[in-house]
Amino acid sequence: MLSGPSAMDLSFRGLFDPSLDASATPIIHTSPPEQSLILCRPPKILEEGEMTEDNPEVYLESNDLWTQFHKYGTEMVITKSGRRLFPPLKARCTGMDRNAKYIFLMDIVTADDCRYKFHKSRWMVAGKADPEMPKRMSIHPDSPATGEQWMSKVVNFHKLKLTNNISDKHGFTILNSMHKYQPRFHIVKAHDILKLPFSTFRTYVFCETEFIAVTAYQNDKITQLKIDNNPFAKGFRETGNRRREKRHVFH
Amino acid sequence: MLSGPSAMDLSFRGLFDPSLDASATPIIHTSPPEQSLILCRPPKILEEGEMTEDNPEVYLESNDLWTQFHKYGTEMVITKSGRRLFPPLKARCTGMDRNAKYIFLMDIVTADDCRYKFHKSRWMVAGKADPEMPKRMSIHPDSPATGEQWMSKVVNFHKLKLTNNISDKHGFTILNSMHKYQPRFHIVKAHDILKLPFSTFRTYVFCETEFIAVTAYQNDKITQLKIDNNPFAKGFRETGNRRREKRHVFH
DNA sequence: GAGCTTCTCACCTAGGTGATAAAA
DNA sequence: CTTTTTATCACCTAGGTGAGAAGC
Repeated sequence: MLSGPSAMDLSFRGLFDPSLDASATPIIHTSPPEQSLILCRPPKILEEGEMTEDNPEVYLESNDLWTQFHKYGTEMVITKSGRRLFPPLKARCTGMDRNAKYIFLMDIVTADDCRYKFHKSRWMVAGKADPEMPKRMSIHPDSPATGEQWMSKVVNFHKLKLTNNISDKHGFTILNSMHKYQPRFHIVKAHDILKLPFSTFRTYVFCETEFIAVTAYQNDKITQLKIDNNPFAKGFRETGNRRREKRHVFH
Repeated sequence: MLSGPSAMDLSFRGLFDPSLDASATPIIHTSPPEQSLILCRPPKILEEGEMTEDNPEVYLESNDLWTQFHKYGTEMVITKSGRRLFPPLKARCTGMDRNAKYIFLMDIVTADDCRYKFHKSRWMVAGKADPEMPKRMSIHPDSPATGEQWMSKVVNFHKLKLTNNISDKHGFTILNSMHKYQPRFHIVKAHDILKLPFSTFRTYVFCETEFIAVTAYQNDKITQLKIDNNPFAKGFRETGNRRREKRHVFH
């Protein structure tokens, strides 16, 4: 039967941590997954009846856009107040047991142990990586849900935000500027979030989502791709109505 | 132990109904609560150490504003696309067992069996009530959570929307225009949403939140209170910058 | 007419963009 | 000096308001 809650349960779940903003993605702190299945390939079109049960596969949504960024070296801005990723991290699933329950998670881990600098229009290694903050695991808020439910929609982690503020209390993912990172998806077959630490993770990695964290964009090609594709940056497009009148000079 | 999901479980929970908009408040359909505790009184200030365990009390947040509206006869606009309530339905809790888990719910039920009309600046009975759609029960999305977690914050149902569209697929609450309704809060001590239909409800009713559903405001006093207090209506305040230039005439 | 509903509008709130200047 | 970070801005997206015209 379900046992009563304990301090351990709650700190693990992180779902109701009162120090966190209610609108933030629920978070947990986990040990590394016990078992990993690494995938990095283009989506496969499924034939009718090809669906196999309990062999979950994950496809990166809009991977063509991710690939355009990856070609130049994707950069993600991190700010004190938190910044979303662009392109957004979205996944589609197949191969789940339609009736079983799964928990969908993601995290962002260091891609290597280097510090980088952008020099002469190129990213170059600039020494050993700085110490990292403990990484957070983000549970998709719809978790747990059945395979049927996960497979019927695009799984979107748009609420996840990046920050360089090591004292962040919003539950954002804390990264080091000028360091390279790799987002990952995880699927756990589990009825209950409390059972997560004792469950087997399947991990899905898409190389084209690798990025370098920056406090200001370094590569103009990346800036232009962001402006051209992010709806919130429409004001900076050539076709936009942006008035380029003289700017107010700060004190 | 936790049993596998069934069609019955899922239709009851409604949490992952794919026909519903993902951003809408999760809904369930329930039978009437087995047991009700009716409360309607001003908030009480708790002394240190006065907290008793597992005797949950609920207080209406900003009940002074609700009372201002109630004095004139609160009206809530209902539209096809869905309209929020104003003032917002917010609650504070005390007296919960800090370590036990609770589910927080609300619904809106008919206040009487009358149809109303606004005639000569007064609400008057205008016959028997029309047939009602089955009422939805809204689970607060943080459910289930511990007493500690519920008591540490204001519980807000701002995502709930009202509609007169009987074919609504967003999970909004469907009401009849010109009929009187009463919102209610419910607290259930339960670890698991699946156990809800077999659990005992405590129900909390605040008379000052009673309202008549309308498609357009009838009482100018209510309109003015909405304009003066709802931030989204700031454009209609006298102090606002609203240009009252000539209006476009629709074809 | 009179009563009620629907649609579009200007005007807001709320918050996600890169540019830019200034600070570190 | 160079490099990186921070704060503020105009400009967007997204969506919640009542007003008012039009529809029923």
